[in-house]
Amino acid sequence: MGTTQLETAPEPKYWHLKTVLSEALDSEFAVGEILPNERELAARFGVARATLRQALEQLELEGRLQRRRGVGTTVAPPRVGVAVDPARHTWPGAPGDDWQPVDAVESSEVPAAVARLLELTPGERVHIVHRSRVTHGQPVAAEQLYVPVRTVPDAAVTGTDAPARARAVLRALQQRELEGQDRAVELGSARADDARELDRLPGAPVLVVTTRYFTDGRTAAVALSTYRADTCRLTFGDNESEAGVPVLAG
Amino acid sequence: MGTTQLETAPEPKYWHLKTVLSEALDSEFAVGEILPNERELAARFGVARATLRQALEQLELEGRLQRRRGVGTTVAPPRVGVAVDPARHTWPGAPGDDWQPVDAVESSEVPAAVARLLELTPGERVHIVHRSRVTHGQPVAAEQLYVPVRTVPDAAVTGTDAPARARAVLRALQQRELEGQDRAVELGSARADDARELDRLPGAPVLVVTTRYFTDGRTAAVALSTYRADTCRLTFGDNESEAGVPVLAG
DNA sequence: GAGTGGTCTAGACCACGAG
DNA sequence: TCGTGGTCTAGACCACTCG
Repeated sequence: MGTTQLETAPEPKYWHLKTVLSEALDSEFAVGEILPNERELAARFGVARATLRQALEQLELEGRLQRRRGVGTTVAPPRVGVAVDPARHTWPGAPGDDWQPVDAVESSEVPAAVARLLELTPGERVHIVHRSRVTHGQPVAAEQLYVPVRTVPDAAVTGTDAPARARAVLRALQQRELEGQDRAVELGSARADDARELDRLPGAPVLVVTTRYFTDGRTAAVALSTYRADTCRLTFGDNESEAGVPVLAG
Repeated sequence: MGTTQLETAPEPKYWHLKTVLSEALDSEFAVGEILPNERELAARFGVARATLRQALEQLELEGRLQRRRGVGTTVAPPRVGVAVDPARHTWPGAPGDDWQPVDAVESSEVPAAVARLLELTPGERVHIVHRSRVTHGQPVAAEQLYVPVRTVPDAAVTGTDAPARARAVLRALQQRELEGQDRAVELGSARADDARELDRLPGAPVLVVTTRYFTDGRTAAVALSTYRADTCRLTFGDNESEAGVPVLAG
């Protein structure tokens, strides 16, 4: 028996919903405006709340919406262009970069991937400098910078409070010659602590930028920078002046 | 009846599940190995299938798993490093780039964001060159390259079959002087056609790279390259030799 | 045809933010 | 306290792949 194909599209409901909502966002809503709540939207479109949420999740992933527990769903502003390549061949913490030193600790517990990049011997100690990046008043990224003690000795780290210690490590770095950098970008999900700092829930999608800094032919430091994927567009440019215009993805 | 609160953390179940699975993947599974199916995994962990799926989705987002309808869930290989900056200051299609020309059409229907970048007048026509990128036998990216007819006149496009037309546009581009490039990376979700080409479902997470090519002080072409976010790590480097070692995100 | 992941439903309760 | 989004359940059916 033919399944009475009432020429329904093989298109999933949530996909169609997403399209409809996306067009509504373009034409009927202003940035910052608050949408009806999920239960009402689901009723209005005649779908289960879970299905509606699947559409909202995609739109949030694309940076069109912003959802906050206890508050509601709002129309997101265009993504912010964030320069990841501000000035080539400078150490982190060089004058004029957009990062704020938060803390620095010494530890030998390092993610396996970082240990590999730094070619650490087991138990070798590193400074972990924690920095955060704020643009337009919003936190956009959190960073862990791993600097082996072999690169910057303990003695150089003399600060009393947390940010001072961080600045001390960065200052010590500046005095070495930087031979080059290396970057990679990949999709990840926010660790609990980064999520808190970025004002997101754990597991939120993030763009992870891995930067390697080279000195004396080997890796002197590695930075793991975690950017909010919903609000950020990472820019790499010859043309440092132009931030670029937002591009809608999806 | 109290659900026998066995001192459970305020941590969501799917989050805990993800951690447990992640560790199991590290220790008990080999790349390519197939996991038990979702219904069995859910039963084994004593959760609903939807909850289990939430954990699997995150692991897939992080590139740890690969799921295919009708087949199963397998352990994914480490992400492939894909050079996005292979040689600076070259036009697309320069000798040695990893893209394969697929087709070229002429059209005046262009995404609004692209029209803005190219400063197109309404109705202005462009060549849309479609290319695809394959690494290790797997499709990793699809690209639409938008070249205004003002940059490359129709007369230059003389091919008979589709790839030849694409190559003709690229060849015409090479003959202009390239003043600079500009790149941005953001998270998006795959359009239906790109998804098909990348062997993913529509809406799959992708990294969208927007490249602007400058000539005569203005934008001569714009490329929108869509990379599979689950399998790719985009690399930008001074050091073109080293592809970089995989970094686990999450 | 059997088995897989993908979609969808109709509920329930929880965690958080704001008044 | 109330309303929001976040989590979770226990089902059902569909679309796809493969033997």
